[in-house]
Amino acid sequence: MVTQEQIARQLGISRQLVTFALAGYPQVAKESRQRILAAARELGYRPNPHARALQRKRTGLIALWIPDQISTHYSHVARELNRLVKQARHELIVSEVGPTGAKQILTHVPVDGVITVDFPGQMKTFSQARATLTVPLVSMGTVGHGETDSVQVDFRAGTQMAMNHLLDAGYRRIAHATFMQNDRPSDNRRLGYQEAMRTAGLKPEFIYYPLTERQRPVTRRLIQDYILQHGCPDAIFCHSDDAALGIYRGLCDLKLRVPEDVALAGCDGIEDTEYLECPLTTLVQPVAEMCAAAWAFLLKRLEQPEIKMQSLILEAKLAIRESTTQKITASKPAMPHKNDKKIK
Amino acid sequence: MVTQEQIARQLGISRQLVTFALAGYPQVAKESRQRILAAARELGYRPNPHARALQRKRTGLIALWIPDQISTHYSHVARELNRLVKQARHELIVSEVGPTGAKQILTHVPVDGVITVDFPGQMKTFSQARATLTVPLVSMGTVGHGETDSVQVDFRAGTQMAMNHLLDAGYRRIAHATFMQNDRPSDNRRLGYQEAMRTAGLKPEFIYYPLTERQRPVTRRLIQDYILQHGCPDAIFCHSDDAALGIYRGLCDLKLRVPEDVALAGCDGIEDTEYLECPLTTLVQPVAEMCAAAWAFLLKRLEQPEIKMQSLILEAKLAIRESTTQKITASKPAMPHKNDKKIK
DNA sequence: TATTTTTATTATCACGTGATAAATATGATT
DNA sequence: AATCATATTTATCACGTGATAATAAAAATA
Repeated sequence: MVTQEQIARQLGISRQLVTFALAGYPQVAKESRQRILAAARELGYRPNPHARALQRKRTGLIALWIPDQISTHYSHVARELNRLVKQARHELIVSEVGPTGAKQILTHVPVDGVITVDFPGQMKTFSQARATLTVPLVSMGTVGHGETDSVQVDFRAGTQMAMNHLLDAGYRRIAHATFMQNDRPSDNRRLGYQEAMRTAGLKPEFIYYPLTERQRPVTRRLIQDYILQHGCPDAIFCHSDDAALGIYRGLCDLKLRVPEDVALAGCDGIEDTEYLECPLTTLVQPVAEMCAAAWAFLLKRLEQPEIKMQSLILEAKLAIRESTTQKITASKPAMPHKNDKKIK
Repeated sequence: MVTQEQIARQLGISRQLVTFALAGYPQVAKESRQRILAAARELGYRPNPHARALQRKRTGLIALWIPDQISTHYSHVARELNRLVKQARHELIVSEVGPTGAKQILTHVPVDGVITVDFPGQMKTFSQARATLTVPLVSMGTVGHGETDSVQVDFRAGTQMAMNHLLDAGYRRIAHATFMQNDRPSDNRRLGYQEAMRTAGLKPEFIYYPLTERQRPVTRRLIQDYILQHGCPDAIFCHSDDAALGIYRGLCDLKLRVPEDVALAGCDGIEDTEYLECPLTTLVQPVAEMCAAAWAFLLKRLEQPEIKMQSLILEAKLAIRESTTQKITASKPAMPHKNDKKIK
């Protein structure tokens, strides 16, 4: 590893002059500058980023905290953010956070800032986590945290939209699959659902499943038990696409068909649910916009730590697919329709 | 940011004693050690990795190079490795590498070592990339690179296994969906396939698709064109599960059913293909073992740079699912079987 | 020529940690 | 008590860079 010191020694000048020349300070004599730059190129000088970081008090590292739930959606977020961060010559370090706080060792390197996605658990957990930080934090996901910069997807309104769609389509016994534990990111979906059902004069019906790392296998088994006990709803609106996928497969196990026997809708907008025989309706999170906004907020805050709170609320988009469009009501016998089996 | 200096000042002792206590040197008095550790925890001390790196000439950062193909499989690998690396108190930085070399800016922070997965493109590209490195590199995936430590999944043998399974099941017109461009990771699958077909006295048939970021939409469209032009094979063995998923959906678009009309098998063993109405047979990569071995190799090499080359070859496992088990031959009319629709 | 101004270069300190050597305190031995 | 051995703590240097202050050299002015 070539250092400035070595360049200086070779040219018989002071190390500091080399520093100035390389940093482009104007007071360096033209001739000296040229000799120094030439020598630097020839020796293959590369600045040592650690020495630089030590001096500049910036590490160039950004932490991303994602829930410890395995989901394509979080992979997508991580990927998108990684891309953005790299473009700005920073590096992303991903950590998983469980509902009770840090599950994995969060990170033992100091980062310049933190971005969280769907911070799990209760508000208290979030505040605690936040309190340990000395660097700015931007929260993003389906839930806002009043105190910090945040990018939020309005899943309350989104859920209303989804529910209206289901109600319009004629479904009446609509169940909501959601976490058993009280978890902030799931709250607004739950509330939106309850509200919609009440307004429609219908009784809310919950399919609870444990907040676990892998939603698919759990919901797959669970939905079978549920249906054996309670019978089959007309439609199921799920907390996530992952849950919907598990339920989809669980229904297959029971020889129930989507949407002929049950309609099914999820949340997030992951690619996986588009590649089923029956593509699933889903409430899409605008991942690219979210990430871009969150990163922009963080960069801004790093430059000007004292500016006032930044926040942005994005709309969720409802992608209507076959899983909720081929049946009118469940109380009436399933009515074959000319569009049956029409693709997309 | 809390430094050792601050801890020392608070306790009225020298900074160096703090260093010793935190580093676990034995000569520190028991009582001092306890007070120091307590103070460190209370103040939330975190070592500054840059200062440390400057001194130790180690950064604690590890780079993971993954192909720029969006796949659950690579997410899985990244996740698994991230977990391992974190446990060893290191941090993982993920970069994408395209077939022609670094696509994203690889990384501008110096890392202690590099792990690659399915390094794309040709051998030359790999050698070039390797030549620019001054730190150890461990390659993992379906292809070995003679010069370096490597963990390899034997997909040549695996493909043989898969092909034997298909041939035993009675399929004859078996096509292989693979990249158009010559790409080392796809080579052994291709070769294994060709070999198997030749030995069986059958004519190889390739469905080529471009080496692209997102395999699913591409293969989905492509398989439709292909079948319209060439008719439908008995079975399709795909380069990846992602390709298989796209093809699965493309077949749905054409109202062709798996496995009644076509059998379908992929590679990798991602979760997504298990949640279809017809779960897909797949050649599973033992991701956890691979990552563990690769990480162990890298750690070893970091400790002892001069040891001889480490390498490990793992077997792929064939997970046989419904997509290749419900039909005997394609030339004979589809024969209903008592196991039809039996799950898993 | 002596003095001031401008230009160019060097010295010093700081960032936070780790390795090593030196110093002090404590206890044991004679 | 004096000497030695051991346990514990502190001092100093190094890592490579950047900011600032201080000097030296050159040019301009009186």
